[in-house]
Amino acid sequence: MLGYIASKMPPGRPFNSAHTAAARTAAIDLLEEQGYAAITMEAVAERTGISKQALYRRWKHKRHLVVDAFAEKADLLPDLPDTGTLQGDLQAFLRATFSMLRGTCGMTNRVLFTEALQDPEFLLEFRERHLIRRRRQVSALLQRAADRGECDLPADDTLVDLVLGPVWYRLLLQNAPLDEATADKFAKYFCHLVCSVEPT
Amino acid sequence: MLGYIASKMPPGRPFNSAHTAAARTAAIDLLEEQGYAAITMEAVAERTGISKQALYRRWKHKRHLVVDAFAEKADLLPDLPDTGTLQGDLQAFLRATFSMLRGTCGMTNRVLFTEALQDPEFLLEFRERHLIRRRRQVSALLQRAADRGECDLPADDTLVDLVLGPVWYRLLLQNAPLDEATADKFAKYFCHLVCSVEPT
Amino acid sequence: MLGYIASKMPPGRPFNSAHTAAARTAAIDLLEEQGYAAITMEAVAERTGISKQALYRRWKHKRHLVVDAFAEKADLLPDLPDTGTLQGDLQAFLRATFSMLRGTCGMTNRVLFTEALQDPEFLLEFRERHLIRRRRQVSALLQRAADRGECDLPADDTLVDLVLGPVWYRLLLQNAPLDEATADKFAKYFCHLVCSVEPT
Amino acid sequence: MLGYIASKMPPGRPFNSAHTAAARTAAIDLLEEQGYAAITMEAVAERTGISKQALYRRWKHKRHLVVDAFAEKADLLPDLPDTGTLQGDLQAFLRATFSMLRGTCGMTNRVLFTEALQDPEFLLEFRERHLIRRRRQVSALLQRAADRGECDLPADDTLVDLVLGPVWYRLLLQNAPLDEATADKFAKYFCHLVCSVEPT
DNA sequence: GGGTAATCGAGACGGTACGTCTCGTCTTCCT
DNA sequence: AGGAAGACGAGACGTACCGTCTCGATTACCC
Repeated sequence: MLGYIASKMPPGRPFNSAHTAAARTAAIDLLEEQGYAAITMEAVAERTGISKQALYRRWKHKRHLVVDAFAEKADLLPDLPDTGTLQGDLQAFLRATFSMLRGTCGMTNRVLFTEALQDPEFLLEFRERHLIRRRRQVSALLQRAADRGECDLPADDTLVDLVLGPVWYRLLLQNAPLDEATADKFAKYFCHLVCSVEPT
Repeated sequence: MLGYIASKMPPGRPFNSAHTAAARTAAIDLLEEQGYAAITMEAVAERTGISKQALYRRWKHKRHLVVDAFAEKADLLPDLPDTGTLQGDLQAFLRATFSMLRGTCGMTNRVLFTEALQDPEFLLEFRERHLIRRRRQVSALLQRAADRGECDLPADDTLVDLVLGPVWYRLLLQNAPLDEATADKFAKYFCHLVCSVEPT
Repeated sequence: MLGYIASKMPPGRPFNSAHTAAARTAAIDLLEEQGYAAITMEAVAERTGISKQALYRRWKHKRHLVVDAFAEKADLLPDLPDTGTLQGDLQAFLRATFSMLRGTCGMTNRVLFTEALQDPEFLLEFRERHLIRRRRQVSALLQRAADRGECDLPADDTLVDLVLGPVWYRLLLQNAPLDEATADKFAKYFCHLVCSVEPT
Repeated sequence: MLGYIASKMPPGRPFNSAHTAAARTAAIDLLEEQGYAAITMEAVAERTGISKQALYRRWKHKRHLVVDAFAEKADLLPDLPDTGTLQGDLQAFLRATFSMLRGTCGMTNRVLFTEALQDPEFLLEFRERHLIRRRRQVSALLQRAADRGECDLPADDTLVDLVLGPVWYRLLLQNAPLDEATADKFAKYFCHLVCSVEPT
C-alpha cells in the first residue's frame, strides 16, 4: 500500500509550490506597501521573479490571484469557548473577532469585499466560502444558547445578519473603532435582542 | 449697474448644463446596462457626444464623475412619519428604506461603496456627505423615542450602527431579500434591543 | 483661395509627422544593427520614445509598419536614359538597378520579400504597390525598343518576368554578385532574347 | 553474428519513427490548412499527440523541423529526356518542372525559401543541398546542347540563373501561372537567348 | 531478470513580444 | 473663448510561442 499516496499525482511537472506562496505573499505585500491599486500581475511577476505566464497558469485572472492570496488570511476564525451564557459567548466571540479585524485580517477582508463588489461571480464564492464560516460560528453560538433555553431561534438567519451586519459596517466604513469596549457593548445589546425573540 | 447680478459669473463661456446632466445619466445607464466595469470616461464621452476634455473640465477624475453621478440618486431618503411608537417609526423607516434600496438606489449605493473602498479619500467624503444623512434619520428617530421615555440612549452612535449595519450587510452581500417582512422583523428586534439599553 | 488646401484636414489632433518618420527610421536602423528579428514594436517604441499605442494608431499591425518603413527605401528607381538602343537602355537600367541593390535597398527588398512570403495579403500589396513600378520601367524600355522597330512584344508580361526574374533570383539567393559585369552580360543576353521574339 | 547490424544502436529506448513521420506530416498539413504562420511547434505537438520535448529531441529548433519536413517533398526533379534539340530539352524540362511546382512541391519550395531568407546559415544549405540539384539539371541540358554544337557556354553559371530566375520569380510572387503555354514560351525564348551566346 | 539509459506524455517554467485597453493630458480646428 | 475630435505617454491587461526543465512511466538493450 505504498504507492497509493502518490498515485493521485497528476501527470506533468507539478507546480512549484514555493511560487504559489511567493505570489500570494507578494500580492499582500504590495497592498500593504502601496495600496490596493498597486496589486498588479506585472508587479507580482517582477517582484517574485515568476513569469506572468506562470501566474496566469495558476490563476485565470488577476482577481483570482487576489482573492486566493487574501482568502487564507481572511479566514482566521476565533475559537468558540463555551462560557456557559450567551452573553459570555458573544463577548468572547466579538472580542476575538474584533482583535483579528484590527490586524491584517481586517485589511484583507476589506480587499476581498472590494473584489466581491466588482465581480458578482466572486461575490457568490466569497459568501459561500468565507463569510459563511463566520456565520456558522454565530449560528452555533446561538444554537447553544437555544439548547440551554436562553432564547428561541427564528426559522431563518436573520439573527446572524443582525450580529455580523454591524461588525462589517464598522470594518468597511471605518467610522468607529473595533475595540474591546465596543465588543462588550455589542455583546450586551445582542444578548438582549436575541433573548427577546419569539418563535415565528 | 448692469453687471452686478451676473458679477459672480466667471469669465468665459459657461458650462453647458445639459452636458453635465447627460454625462451623469450616461454613467448611470452604463452601470445598469453593462455593469460596473463598463463605466468608463471613454464610454461616457462616446455615448453622450461630449468630448473627453469637456468631461475632465468638469470632473477632475473618473471617480469624481462617478460619485457625482450617483450621489443624487443615492441620497433619496424616506420621510419620517411620527407613528407614536419606536417600533412603528422603525418599521416605517425600514420599510421605506428597503423599498428604495430594492430599486436603482440600491445599486447606486453599492457602486458608491465600491468606489469608497478603493479610495480612502472618497470614503471619508462618502461617509460625511451621504451616509451621515441616513444615520441622522435613525438618530432622530431614536431621540424621539428617548424623549417619549421609551428608551435610554448611549453616549455614542452605537445604536445607529446596530440598526444600519445589517441593512448595508444585506444590501452589499445580497444574501437575503430586503422585503417588507424583513423590515418588520428588523424593526421588532431593534425595538427590543433599543429598549433594553441602559445608560452608560 | 487660401483655405482649400487645408480644408480637407480631418478634425482632431493630427498625427505628429516627426513620430511617423522616427518610427520608420527606427525600424530600418534596427534591421541594420541587429537583424530582422530585432524589428519589434516594443523596440521601436522604446527607441523612439513613442508609445506603443501611438504606433498601433498609425499601423494596424507590426507588418504594416515594416512594410511602410521599407517601402520608401525599396522604391528607389533608376532613371531611364534613352540611349537609342535596347541594349544600351537595358545596360543602363541594369547597372543602375544592381548598384542600388548592392546597397541598403537590396537588404530592404529582401526584408519585404520575406514578409510577403509569410503574408498572402501583403504579397498582393507588395506586388501591386512596389514591384509593379520596376516592372513598368522594364515595360517602358521594351516599348521604346518596339517603337523603334528593334523588336516585337508579346501580348503578356512574359518578357518582364524574364528580365527581372534573374535579378531577384540573385538578390534573394545571393549566389552571385550583382556587379557591373553581370549587368552588362544580362543586358546583352536579354537584348538577343528580346529581339528574337516573334509576335504571338 | 546476429547483432552486428543492430550493433550500432545506441543504448536506451529508441525514437519512435512513426512520430518522426507524423510530425513532418503535421507541419505540412498545417501549412496547407492554415498557412505558414500556423506552423508551430505547439500546434504540431497537439495535432500529433507528440510532446514538445519529443519534438525538440529530434529537431533542435523549429526551423530544423520545418526544413526537414519540407525538404523531402521539395526535391522532386524531372527526368531529362534527350529530345535531340535544346529547345525540345528545355521545353520538356520546363513543362515537367512547372507541373511539379503547381502541386505541393511548389508550396513546399516557397516555405523553404521563406526559411532561407530568415536564416543565412540555412540559405547556404538550401542552395547547396536543394537548389543546386535543379541548377545541375539545367547545366547538363546546356552542356548537351553545347556538345551538339548548338551553342557556346559562358565560363560561369549566368545562363542557369537566366533560366531558373524567372521560374522562381513566378513561383514566389505568384503573379502569373506556371502553365504549359508559359513553359513553351520560356523554352523558345531561352533557346534563342542561349544560342546567341558568344564565348567570353 | 535486473540494471542502465534513453525514450515517452504532460505540463510548468522564464522570456519576450504581441495587440488591446483605459487613464488623464495635450493639440488641432471649428464655431 | 468653448467644444469635438482625437493623438499622446504611461502602463496593465491577457495571450501566444519559443525552447528548457521536471515529473513519473515506459521501453529497449545489456549483463
